[in-house]
Amino acid sequence: MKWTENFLPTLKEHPKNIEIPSHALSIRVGLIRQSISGVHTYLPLGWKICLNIINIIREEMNNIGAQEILLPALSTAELWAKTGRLAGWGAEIFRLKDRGNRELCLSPTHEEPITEFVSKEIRSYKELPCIFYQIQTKFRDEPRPRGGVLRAREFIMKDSYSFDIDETSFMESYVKHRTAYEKILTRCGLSYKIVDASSGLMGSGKSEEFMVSSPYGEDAIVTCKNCGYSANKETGKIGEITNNAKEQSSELEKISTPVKGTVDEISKFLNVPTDKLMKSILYFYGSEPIFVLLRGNHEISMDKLNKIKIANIETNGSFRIAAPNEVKNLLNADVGYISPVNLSKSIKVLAANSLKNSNNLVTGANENLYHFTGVDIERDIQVTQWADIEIPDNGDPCPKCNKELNLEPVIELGHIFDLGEKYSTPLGANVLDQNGQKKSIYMGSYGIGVERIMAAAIETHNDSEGIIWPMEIAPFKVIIIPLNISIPDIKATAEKIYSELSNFDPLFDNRDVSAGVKFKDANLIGIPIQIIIGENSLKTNEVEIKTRDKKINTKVNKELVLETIQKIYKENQTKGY
RNA sequence: CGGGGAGUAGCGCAGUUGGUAGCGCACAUGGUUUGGGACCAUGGGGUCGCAGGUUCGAGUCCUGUCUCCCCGACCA
Repeated sequence: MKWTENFLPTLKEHPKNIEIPSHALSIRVGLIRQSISGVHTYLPLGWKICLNIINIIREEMNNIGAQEILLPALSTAELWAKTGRLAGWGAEIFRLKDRGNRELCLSPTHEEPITEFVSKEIRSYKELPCIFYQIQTKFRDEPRPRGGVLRAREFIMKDSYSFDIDETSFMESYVKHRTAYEKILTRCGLSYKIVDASSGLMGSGKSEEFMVSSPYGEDAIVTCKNCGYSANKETGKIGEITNNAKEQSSELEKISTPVKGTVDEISKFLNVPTDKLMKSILYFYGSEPIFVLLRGNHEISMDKLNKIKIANIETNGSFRIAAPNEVKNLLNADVGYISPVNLSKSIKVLAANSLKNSNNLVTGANENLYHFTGVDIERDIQVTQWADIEIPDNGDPCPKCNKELNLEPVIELGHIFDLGEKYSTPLGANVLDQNGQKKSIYMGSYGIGVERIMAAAIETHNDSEGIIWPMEIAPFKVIIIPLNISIPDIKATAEKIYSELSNFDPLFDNRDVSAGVKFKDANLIGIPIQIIIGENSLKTNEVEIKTRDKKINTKVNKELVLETIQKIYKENQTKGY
């Protein structure tokens, strides 16, 4: 491709209001332009990269015997109501009405449409197992889109769905996907971690996420350097904390705390570490109030909390945090000054395991601007139930080896789910088994984000000058840079090399601009191999070959360019498997 | 949804007490250049986000509204 015949708008300046490096580079290089918040146009170069990623995904999906289809983006709201996810997605699902006033929505994912399709088409166990996949635009009305394509409202996802007769067979489909995803990310030049995750709204059972480490990630994982334990922060466990009661218990004492009742303020005011504070959060479990107790440095995992069943309370509802006025009405104190200590009312208490045996804690005194010190949880609080409900903090003990855990921000690129019969049962996706018995299909679903792979690749492969593309997803493999196109010898040599290299999809920078512009742009765009043709080296019939990662910088005879490039290309192809 | 910030040329920005809307880059033409974002000359390009209001006069003051960015969001 010749530069002058293509739309490659590079920007010299850092775009306004953009903070995340991959986002800024995507704009400067001319990959994307924002249309509205969380919605983007892909320019030729950006789309070329997406297509490279899509091709890798398609190859690996086809390799595991998955069949590509295309489901509609539009579906009826009624379909989503059948599985309860219309309410589950809430405001995040885009909804609209057709001219007949029928309620429609834009699919945020496709478990419902695919299950409905399969329920109509598949009848016998003999047609199983099967895997369908599609590469399609998803719509999610995110509350806060962020970082360009990192968290968008309209984005491209490869989603696949497996259909098996039972769990044993499902596990084979699951492992196939897991392996395919490893190959995909490796070929895209990414180093990733696979962590246990929360299936949230999607699944019913186990799920795993494919994460790439990045300070700009939306998500976070806990990892143990010692034994390799890793999990999403929402599901990550904490080992037993054994030194909670290392001090002598002091007397319970009510003290004045004339500051805001937040953990940070109280910790600063009393000069006690946050892990000696006890957060008391009032929730409603169904209609019954429950105190939830955490160490001050911990945050609650709603994911864990919603899996807790409180003994002797019947409810089909879940946990809901009490509104500030509900707290005030019930306890006569504001949020920040409440606790189950010395409470006249009888309210059940759910306490985090990490508080076991703790003493000399600080917590609210159920009176505004007062706290208790010297709280001994075993002595002063009647705990109804102990549970694992918190997000681990940096330095907490690993659940496997008791060494320190690390909390690390990551970009989520893929997520694979064990769905069980969550969708097949309500939507009637059944087959007859060998005995002629009707059986719900055992399903799995598997998603991987195309643009997020692009963003993560930029995020992990860039320097101060621009992007350094991994070979397989690079928009061009080679860029040919004639320094002064008006010198006939340079021009002729460049054109000859351009035609020799046609198999490498080279970009020919045939602009009549100064050398500096070409160097800057080549480094910004990040094409892996640069061929520089200038007067100096041509005197000895040579051209320069550099790689963008700076590992190679050499001169070769102009007749040997093709074989040199072939060699470099081969060595830089991903050696993932 | 709560808090903070911003909308002026394609991009990045300036615009004082209210008084003819500017700079750099980019773009067009001509010329000189050509190994790390060249130079000279000339030129085109704006309902100052939108709608009201105050005023002889509004980019500037007031009101409303839209959009975008950042932080936070059942975490006491």
